[in-house]
Amino acid sequence: MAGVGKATAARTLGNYGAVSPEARARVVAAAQMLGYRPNNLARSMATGITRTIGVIVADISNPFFAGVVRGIADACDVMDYSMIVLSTDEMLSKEQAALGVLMDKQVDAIILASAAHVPRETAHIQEAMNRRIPVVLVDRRIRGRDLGAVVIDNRDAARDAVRQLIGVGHRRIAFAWGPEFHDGPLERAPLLALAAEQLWSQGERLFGYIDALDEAGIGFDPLLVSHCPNNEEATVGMARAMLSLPEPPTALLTTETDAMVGALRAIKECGLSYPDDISVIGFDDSSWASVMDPPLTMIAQPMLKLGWAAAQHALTTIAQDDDEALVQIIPSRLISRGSVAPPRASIGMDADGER
Amino acid sequence: MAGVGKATAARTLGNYGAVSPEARARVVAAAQMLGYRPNNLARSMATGITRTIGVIVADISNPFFAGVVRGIADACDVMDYSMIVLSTDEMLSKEQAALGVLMDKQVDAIILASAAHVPRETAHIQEAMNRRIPVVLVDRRIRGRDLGAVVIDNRDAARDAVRQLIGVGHRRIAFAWGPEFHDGPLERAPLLALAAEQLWSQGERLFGYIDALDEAGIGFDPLLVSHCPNNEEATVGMARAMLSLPEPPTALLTTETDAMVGALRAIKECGLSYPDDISVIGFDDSSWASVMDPPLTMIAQPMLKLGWAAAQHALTTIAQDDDEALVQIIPSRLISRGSVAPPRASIGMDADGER
DNA sequence: CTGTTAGCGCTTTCAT
DNA sequence: ATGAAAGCGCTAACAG
Repeated sequence: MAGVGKATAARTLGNYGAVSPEARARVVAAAQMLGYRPNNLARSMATGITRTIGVIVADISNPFFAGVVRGIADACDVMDYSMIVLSTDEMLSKEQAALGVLMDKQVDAIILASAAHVPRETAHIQEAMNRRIPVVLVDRRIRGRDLGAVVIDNRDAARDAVRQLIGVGHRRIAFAWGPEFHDGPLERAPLLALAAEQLWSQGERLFGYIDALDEAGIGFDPLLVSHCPNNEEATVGMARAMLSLPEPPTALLTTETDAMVGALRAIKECGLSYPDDISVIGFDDSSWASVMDPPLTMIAQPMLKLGWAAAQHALTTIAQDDDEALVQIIPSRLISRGSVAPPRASIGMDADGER
Repeated sequence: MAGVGKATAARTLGNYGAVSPEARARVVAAAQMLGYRPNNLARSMATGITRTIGVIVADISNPFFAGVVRGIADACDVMDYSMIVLSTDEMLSKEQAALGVLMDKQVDAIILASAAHVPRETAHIQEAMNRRIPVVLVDRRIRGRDLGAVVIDNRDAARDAVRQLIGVGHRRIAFAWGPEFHDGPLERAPLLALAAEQLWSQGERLFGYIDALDEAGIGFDPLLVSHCPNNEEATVGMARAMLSLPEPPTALLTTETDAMVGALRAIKECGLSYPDDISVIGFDDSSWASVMDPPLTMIAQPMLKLGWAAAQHALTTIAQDDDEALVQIIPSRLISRGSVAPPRASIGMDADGER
């Protein structure tokens, strides 16, 4: 219709090669008229580039990952990429399947919050890399596997939070995290061993907790470390159990929002209140935390930044095809609000607050 | 390598046509050895089917949309589809661009939480449909445009909530929603007109509010309807302004989480407390709402179901290529907790609850 | 059941 | 600067 050869049309429409102004004008006009839209599929097939990246997270409906994904999306938007998102529910099998899907869709790179804990669970990642698809981890590294990643310093963050607690006088500090131990409370050594085989972020947080205890010379008490089940009821039960100990904790650090919500409910159900009876700090800030009464001291993770940086990392890796497994650490921030107070020096006040 | 023709290999690998067991076995073995993976791009190019759907929402990091997207992802997972997600930040221009991207990527269908308010803003949607790409709306319809959609009954939900408030004796009920009016408070008629040109869900909620007022014979007061700005400070200011009215509201319905958070903060800053001084109900439940003290009465939207149903709708439309613009209404649920109480004026009770 | 032969819509040499 | 032609990896008719 523009009276030019197929190649010339392709050149102007595809925006490559050299075309004379007149020819270009005619082609553009014709394309306009015809409502032409390039077929990206065909282009990708010819070039081997899809301008699409794959994102695999535990659960896109989790506010943390939703934030990370938004960060990735923002970077994609700027760089003119699209994003396919898949959730694993923390299941390795789903993660493997997801990677397969992404490889089959020929994505240019993959951003992965892996459910893998240890190197032997990473064959699928290796396969993607063998196919020359850049993989960058986000939120979690994999212990013993040297992969590019964008994370926060979880150990540091947890250590800081516990220091804060210790700083105002606490010595019995509880820790509610994700990993589960079937054989009841674990002594220090086996617990550390367990942590080293768990999700990296969770393990790091335990290490940070113990670091702070150690540096303050506070003895480790197995009873003060609990698993926070996914189920709401059970989470409340976990918190109640700790609060009902003969020598209950005076402070609590939670590594997940669910654990915090469960703990708050347990505190209320036990007729206690924070921070008077127990101080609390949790991972992952939310707008709600600031309207709680009193407002919650929280460790805020820069979700958007994590995602943004991971995407940048992935996209530049595509461009320059380098193999450096560099790890980027984004700072997290402890937001002090009202849920931390000195422990009751002396036991001798009564309970209040029922509904 | 399997000693068969290209077509036979393709047939077994592509899983179509008929292949003899022996041939199939040899091909499978060879593929296995070679680590063969189908190139979906090529397949899509040949068939015109990508097994990918596009999803456009206002903001994937918003917990509501994150939930909807998860619902879509679940359906996709089952049906063996992938999902490309794009955010518009409620900007029509971004939505238009997003639709363009998806069309160029040849997605098989599009699920859209549109930022369009009125028919004249829907040309881009029409274009996608002209290209025979099924579009199904989620969360919001577009007034005056008959498109397939999966939504909740916002009007009903708001009406119910306000009825609840009226039921326990409230007559001065405030309403904090999204739309903005530059010329100060609006009388009933202009407000209704405005609502009809706003985001469908927001408009419906206002209509529901007014419905309930009307049926109880409560007069409409322009001062009790406020815009909730995106900015936290400003939202608090909005709530404070209403609380400082000569005749302040005794109850408040918020249509967004932000508005609720802002309102709660304003209530506290004004030295008031809920539900004693003011009852509150908000749209969008969250795990936090149940640990507030007292816990918040909320309208829970079934986010996963919305997404799931929208995806089902889209995928079946692909399959049968029908044009029925059917609208599916998913029930929402008012979860009564402790933030609603009779207004203090009507019964003689005294104040309590400071800290 | 199997092999042959065309494309799908684009990019990319390679001549001209 | 432009056109002709090959080919990306697959599916889809069509013969055999």
